[in-house]
Amino acid sequence: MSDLLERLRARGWRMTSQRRVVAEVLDGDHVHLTADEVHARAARRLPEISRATVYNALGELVSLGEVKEVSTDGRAKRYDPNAHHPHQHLVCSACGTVRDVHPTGNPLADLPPDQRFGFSISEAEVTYRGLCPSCA
Amino acid sequence: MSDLLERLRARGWRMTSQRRVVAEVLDGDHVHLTADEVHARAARRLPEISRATVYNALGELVSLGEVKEVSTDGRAKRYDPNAHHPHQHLVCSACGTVRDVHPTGNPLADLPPDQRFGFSISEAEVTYRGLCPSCA
DNA sequence: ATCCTACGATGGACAGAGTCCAAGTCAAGA
DNA sequence: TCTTGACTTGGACTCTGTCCATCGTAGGAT
Repeated sequence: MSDLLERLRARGWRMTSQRRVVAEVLDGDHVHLTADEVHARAARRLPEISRATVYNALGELVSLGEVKEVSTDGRAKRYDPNAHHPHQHLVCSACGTVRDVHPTGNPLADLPPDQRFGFSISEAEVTYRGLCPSCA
Repeated sequence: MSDLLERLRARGWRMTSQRRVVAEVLDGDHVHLTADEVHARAARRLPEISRATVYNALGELVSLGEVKEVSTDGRAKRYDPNAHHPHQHLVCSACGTVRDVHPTGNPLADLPPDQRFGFSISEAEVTYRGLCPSCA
């Protein structure tokens, strides 16, 4: 699944060294980094990359639908590159670790029309919370 | 359902004028205010109430289980006093409005054991997103 | 009814996450 | 190679929330 760079190039995303490292840092499954973590990892390879650039790149990847923003707690948003494979999240209430999970069932189907209040609903996000083995 | 004050008093919550207005502002169903909104409304009745006090009171109401914290977007947390009636949320992606909804089905039951990764899961939170009638 | 004191309120400083902007730099097409 | 519009930079700024020393007061004791 490491063709994120390919896809971006194919879609005409102007490639700069900064954007490349951000995309490389995010590439892969089960990655749930905060913007600051992305910045830290990118800076290991490109020491002068600025926070603003990381935020810009992340924002664009989200707009392009290549990365999903997940706000699991009230803290920093996390960026999930696994956007093409629908899944939900399991979050440790203590340490904040995030795991991708695949529940059975379709939560969207569980919301009857009379509970939609005229909204045009586009997605259902499920967050499971609990303690991970190390925090329990 | 406006016995929040009663319950708090019964539980020995020290009652001050500040705490009273915060509780009164939050009382009721279908209330999803941010801390700043709570502060603004409280200040209409008690002009000199400080932000810190509002945050303190909200934090305690959450600890007491009388109010639930909801982070629907990456922005400010919202406080939901409807904590005794399990429900999920429907959020407008444009204006941020929140509605309580009651889906059928039980998302907790939808997560098979092999998808729990040793976590002791305590809750499942479902957030439906879409455009509300006014924003569509 | 008054006094005491521990608990609560205050506001200002601080911190974390994220946005904005003017000026400088560079990818990529001509 | 040149040109230019798009990208990057860093610092200032905003928003949300926390912390802390000091002051005030709810509510039990007298």
